[in-house]
Amino acid sequence: MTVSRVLRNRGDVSEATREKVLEAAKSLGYVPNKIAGALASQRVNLVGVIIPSLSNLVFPEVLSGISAELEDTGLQPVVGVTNYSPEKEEAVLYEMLSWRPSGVIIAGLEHTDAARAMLENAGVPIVEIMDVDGQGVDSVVGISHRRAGLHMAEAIIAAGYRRIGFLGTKMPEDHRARKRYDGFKEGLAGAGITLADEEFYQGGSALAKGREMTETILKRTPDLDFLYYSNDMIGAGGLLWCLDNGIDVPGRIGLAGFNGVDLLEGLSVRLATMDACRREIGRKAAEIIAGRPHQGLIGGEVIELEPVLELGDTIRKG
Amino acid sequence: MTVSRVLRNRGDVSEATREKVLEAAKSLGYVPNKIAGALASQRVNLVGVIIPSLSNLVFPEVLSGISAELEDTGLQPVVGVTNYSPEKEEAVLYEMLSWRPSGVIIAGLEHTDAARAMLENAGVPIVEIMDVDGQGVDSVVGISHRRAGLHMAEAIIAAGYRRIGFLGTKMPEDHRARKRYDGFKEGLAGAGITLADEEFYQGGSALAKGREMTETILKRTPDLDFLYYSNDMIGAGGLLWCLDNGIDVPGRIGLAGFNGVDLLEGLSVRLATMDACRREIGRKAAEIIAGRPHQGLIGGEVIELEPVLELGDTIRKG
DNA sequence: CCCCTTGCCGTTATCGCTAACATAGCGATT
DNA sequence: AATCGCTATGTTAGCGATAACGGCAAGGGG
Repeated sequence: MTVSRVLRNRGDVSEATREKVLEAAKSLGYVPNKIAGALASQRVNLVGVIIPSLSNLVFPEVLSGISAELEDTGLQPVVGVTNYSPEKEEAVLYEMLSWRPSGVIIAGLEHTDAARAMLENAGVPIVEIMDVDGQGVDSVVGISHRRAGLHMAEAIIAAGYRRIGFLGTKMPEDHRARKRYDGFKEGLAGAGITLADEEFYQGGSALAKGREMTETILKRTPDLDFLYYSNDMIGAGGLLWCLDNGIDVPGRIGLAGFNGVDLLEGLSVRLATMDACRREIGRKAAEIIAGRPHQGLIGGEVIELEPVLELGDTIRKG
Repeated sequence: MTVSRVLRNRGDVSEATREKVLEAAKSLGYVPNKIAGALASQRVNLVGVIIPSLSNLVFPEVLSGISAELEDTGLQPVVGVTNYSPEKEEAVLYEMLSWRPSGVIIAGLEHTDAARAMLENAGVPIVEIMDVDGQGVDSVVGISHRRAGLHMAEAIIAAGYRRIGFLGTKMPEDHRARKRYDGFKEGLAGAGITLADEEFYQGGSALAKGREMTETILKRTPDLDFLYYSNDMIGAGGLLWCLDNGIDVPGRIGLAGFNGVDLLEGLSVRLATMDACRREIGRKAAEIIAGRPHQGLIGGEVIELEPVLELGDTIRKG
């Protein structure tokens, strides 16, 4: 028992015995067994993190924010990847909850009924991230993708573009991309405009796909004067294609992406984009999980971050 | 007890009771407690993954490979980030081992003495990844960074370049970058050549840094005819800078990076690089951990992957 | 008809730790 | 001197599962 107290820095132990214990532990190469500890104390220093993918740049960034924030709280992230499958999400969540983690951070607001029920009954803080367009189970940290799309549409129209094309991913399960798409069309509709053309892709290297799609859509609808890409990587691909083909950007045609990937800082022409606050989302989510026990166990806060429009060099200035 | 058998699909249970149990579990919203299970069975379905960073593109890719391979083995990765600090690594490792995971995947072969001792005594499969230049504790999966640098040097020399500059990161703790650097110089030395100039950076957006550094080094040493970058992102930055400034690549100057980041596929000019087999490394490492219990518990295999030189468009062809 | 196997399910004793409570020692207070 | 209040340490009883074994019925071979 005294050993337990020393190793957890809990309760009173005299300096003398503390040192003796530490020395003995070191010389024996003793590593405590958290499993037993967790079982006895009903406390687990793990945080479940459930994301759709690790290949899409965005999620490692969120994870990085989470990991940074958790760094010296004694909490550790356990990662589960769903591949955008609701069923996989449900399975992963079940698996995670069976570890009784200190909290769960999960991407998105859309879950199967079973998953939602599990989240509701988990009895630990839940933070749904990335998206605030919808009803959360507990806390929510994210941006409004609908409004992000809407604002982009407004900015594009304000800059005088009228024949607008959309290029995106073919992913029915990527609700956030869909919401941006919807918001974007809604923004156009507000000015009495409809999408002139659209093009979708799946798989492959985004930069290369961006090139291809841009070529395709411009061949099909040559009079387009703006292209809105559902993410920065395909946007950058499109931008490079335009530059290579001597197309005047943003004069002849304007371009915009989404995410604010800083990887791209350093292109000769800066792509217009909207920062999705990815690291910040991770940090805040982790902060809620880490902070909850200290503050009252209220919960249910909704933190909406504001994505900032960065005009870059690919939208005409008023 | 019967419940336990049903939920783990172990031992004989009649179909009738099985169904009754499952139904009851569902209606009660019962989620088994893995902590208790793990304590009793001495089996934990977690795999510790210790990496230096999540911001450096490379590690999420490795993690992605691990996660994919683990997908239906019932194992889950627990991620620890060290920020390239050996002390942090030691602390994270201690933390992980106290969960008695089924295995540990850890980046690099260089550890503190204490960390090495823990790895040796962990009693579970350990896989050190990314690097094979050195002595591993148990299994090792990676590439030889020394030879990667060396081969690149040979290819560059074979292509006829002679005034060669190196651009890299200022990270004493990034042993793999250092090994490439050493191997590269060794390769040059084999042809009686020494580095004409070098430039290091830290922090910031790699693409932008690549531009800056390229400008700096070429201003300082204008007669350089080749630039070897320690990673693809700064390489791409350099490439873009050269293109923007009308420098003939690969005629006037040749360029090469390292990693084979497929993000960059889609640049109008393909940067010469060497694929570091990142996903593959993750997969193989996870495979070893997942497979070990089934095969004999031998261990100690060393899997050296061969990075493939991709000449791209930035090295003159013989 | 007996014994042994097989299928199914229950009992008991851990697993290694911590919560909660008990105890001992000692100076200060009344 | 008895009481109190600390601090420092020890005791006991779980935490919720599983391993290992035990028991009982049904079936099958001799």
